[in-house]
Formats: sequence, structure tokens, C-alpha cells
Amino acid sequence: MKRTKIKIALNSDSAMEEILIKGWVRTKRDNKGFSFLELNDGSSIKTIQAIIDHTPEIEAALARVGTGAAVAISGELVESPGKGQKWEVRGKTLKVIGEADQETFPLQKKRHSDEFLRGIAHLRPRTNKFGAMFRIRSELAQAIHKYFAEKDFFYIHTPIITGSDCEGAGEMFRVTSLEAGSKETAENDFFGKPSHLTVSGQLSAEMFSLSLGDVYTFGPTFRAENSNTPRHVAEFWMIEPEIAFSDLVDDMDLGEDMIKYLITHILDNCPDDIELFAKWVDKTLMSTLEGILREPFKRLPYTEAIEILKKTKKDFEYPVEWGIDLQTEHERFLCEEKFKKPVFVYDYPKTIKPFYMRMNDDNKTVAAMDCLVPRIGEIIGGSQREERMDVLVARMDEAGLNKDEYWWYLDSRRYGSVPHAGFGMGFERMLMLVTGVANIRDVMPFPRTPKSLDF
RNA sequence: UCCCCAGUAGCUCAGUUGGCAGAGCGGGUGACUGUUAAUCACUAGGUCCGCGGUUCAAGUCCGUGCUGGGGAGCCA
Repeated sequence: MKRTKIKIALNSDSAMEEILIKGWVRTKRDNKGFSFLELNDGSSIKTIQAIIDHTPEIEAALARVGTGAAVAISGELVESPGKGQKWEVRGKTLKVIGEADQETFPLQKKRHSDEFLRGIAHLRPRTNKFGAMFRIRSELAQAIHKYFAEKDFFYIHTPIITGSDCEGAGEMFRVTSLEAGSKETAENDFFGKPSHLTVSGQLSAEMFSLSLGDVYTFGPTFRAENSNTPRHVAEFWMIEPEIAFSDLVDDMDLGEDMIKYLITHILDNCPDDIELFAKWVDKTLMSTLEGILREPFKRLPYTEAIEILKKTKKDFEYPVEWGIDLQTEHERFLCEEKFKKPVFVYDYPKTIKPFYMRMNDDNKTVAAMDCLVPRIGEIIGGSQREERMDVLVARMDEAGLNKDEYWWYLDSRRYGSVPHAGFGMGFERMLMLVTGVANIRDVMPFPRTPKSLDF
């Protein structure tokens, strides 16, 4: 007989004379003459209760079963006479697939701290919370592809290994095939030049936007920053759409529409898993998400943001002046206190933004935009790209970049250049927004952070 | 990388002016004919993060290192 997934069994319309379920025991309750087992197989957050009468064989099997053990139970699916569940399995046979030593199995029938579970990241998906998390993570990834497919975007696989060592988005990890301690120079390394893990697929994506129109990348990204915060990791996933014949307003429209689509999709498709987070992790989750869906995001030019910050009576640790980059305290004030909703801040001073962002007519600001959301901060960072060859070259010279390294990038402006824009969205930060989880290490299977590379 | 806090049983934590190491939960054993993180009784369980120092005596005080957490910077 084929096993029935627990999710399917629990959704059954009718009783079943024969059923086989397999899963991990969450709890065993013994009575005189019979026992209850609750099984979870990961197909949903719910467990199915099995009741099984004691026989010598069953008792021998039960002696080897505790929390965490993997078992198979065959029997019939019947209406439960007990409270709390519609269906239960009346077991006839019990087979132990994999034992779990109760003296050493670290997961107990109680809540564990997030810190403890991080130390056993290989087992934490067996808990309700992390099982729910990783089902939602899967669904969110699928929703991203669905969203772009519906809008006729093309999915581009940009390279993980990059040869340009100055993409300007942070410290990079070196890639080499040389032995550790080797005195060989980069010319004798695998690629014959320095190579690194990508910090962004943007420059590559731009090339395909200027060919296929609307494109996106969705893949791993690496930053060798020594960041120790609940919002940063060394390896994370980023979504980077790039849209041709488009400006900064189109870019913000896309970002806002996408955030709303993804939230709606998760609320519609993961109600049981989201409920756990709304109940145990963030009591304000539902009102926060519904609030984001309800209204248009605030769109605020940087210059106006500075004026608002200067006018407010709040005592900021960092003084506000036109030309500074917004500090976390400023961003939080704008989206959590002043507007109480997601805020796009746009048209930043050119001095604090990279060379590829499009120069505005004031010659002081560039067409950049950051989307700030409550609690998480920057979830999207993007810009309209500089499509004018002469302006772009001047900006590269200002930044002291070697134009020879970017010959292919400049070619895209030399031949058939068009206005285009794009942004990067942190996939994990989106997951934090959707679930209310406060630490990015708890939305990833095996997070990579400074001084931490277990599993 | 900087600032702050923490590290005691498997987990969560208490531990007084420096004086014999504690609780709840979990585990084990037993009881119980419908339980829901079952209940009840009994029971085992410790490198007090590592190293060095002060002291008759250190979980407790001092120094240092490691690890974890929070805040900041960097950003997504």
C-alpha cells in the first residue's frame, strides 16, 4: 500500500477502510491497553492522531518509540470520538522505521528558544515553527516566479562567479583554485585574473533587459562584510528585476505591486502556517500585512525626507543634514512613526550612490529609490540606470573606475541604449516581513554569518 | 569592526555580604480503558564556557580568550 500524506488524510471527505501513514512521532501518550501517537510528516503543520491497542507485538514496537522516532502505521481512517480533531487513524500495525534515543534527542515536547534551535539547525525543521517557516519559504520562492511569469518577465541565470572586482555593493569573497598559502599571482589562477562571488546580478541583468525587455534574476548573493545584525548574512538570496523602456516611477510601481502580490499570495496559500506566526511570533502580524495591502506606499523625495527629519522634535543620535545617508533611526522614524506604512525614499544625493544610477536634471541627485518597511528597514534598493554614454563615463571617472573592465557594460550604452530601471529585493527580508520573524538566521535553512559555518 | 548584555542539569532559568549545586520542564521506572505539551507517584542527572589570578575558601571577585544575543556601521 502507498502511504497517504497526513495533509491529505486530514482533508479526507470520508472514512477510509485502509490507510498507511508515515511520519515522525511528536508525542506518545500511553494508557493501560492502548496508546496515542501523534504523527507529523511535514506535509502540513498539522499532526494526525493514531490510536493503537496493545498486543505483545505492538507493545514491543511501542517500547522503541518516543518523540522524534519515525514510524509507519497502517489501519483505518475513522471519525475521532475525542475532541480536537475530526479524523484519526485506528492503527492495526506499527512499524518502527527509525528510532530516536530519548536520552539524547534534543527536541522536546515544549517550546525551545530560537538561539538553541540555531545550534541544531539540522533538526529544527522538525519543529512546528521551522516546518512552517520552510514551507512558507518554498511557497514564497514559487510565488516570485509566478508573479514574473504572469507579467511576461524572463528569468535570467546570471553568473555566481564574477570577474569584476568592483561592483560597489560591498566586500566580496575571493574565488580561487590555488592552494592555501600559495604565492602564485592571480594571472596564474584558474581564470587568469582575480575572481569573486557575485554581490549582485544587476550588471548582467541589465544586458538582458536591453535585449529581452523585462527580466529578473533570483539566486544566491554573497557579501563578505563583517556584519553582525539580525538583518545581515554572508550568503542570501536576492530578486533583481530589470525593466527596459522604464523610469524610476515604473520601478517603484513594480516594487510596490510585487510586495503586495507576494503578501497576498502567502496569506491565500499558507493560512495554517501563517497562523502560527501571527499567534506565537508577532501578534501584530495580520494587521501589519493587511495595512501594507490596504493603502498605496508613501513616496518621498530624499530632500523632503531631510526636511521632515529636521523639523521633527525627535532627538536623533546622528544629526540630519542634506547630503548624509539616512541612518537606521531616521528610516525607522519615517516608516514606523511618521507615515506608519512602507515608504519609498527617492532621488538621493549622487555622492552617496553608485556610478550606474541615473543623474537627475538638478545635477545633484540621482534616480535612486529605497523601499523602507516597518521593523526591517530597507527591503528594496533600486534605481533608474544611467543610459547616457557621456554621463555614465563621467560618473565612472569620478568614481575612479577602470573603464576597460566595463567595456561590455559600456557597449550596452554605445549601441541602442534605452532608459531602464531595476531593483534588488532581499528574499530573506521579504520572508521576515511576511512571517514577523525578527532574525534573518531564522528564515534560512543553514545561515552563513561571520564565525559560523556549521552544517 | 565598535558599544552593551549573557554563558550554571538535555531545555528554560534561580543561586543572598565569597562558605556543601537548586527549581520547573524534559529523560528513566511504575500506575491508569479516549488522551490532546495527558495525569499521578518514584527516580537518575553537573568540566557552573576555557585559561590565568586574588583568597583559608570562587558559580559568585579581577584579567583574558571563545561563543551567543541586542544595538551601531555596511546593505538586501
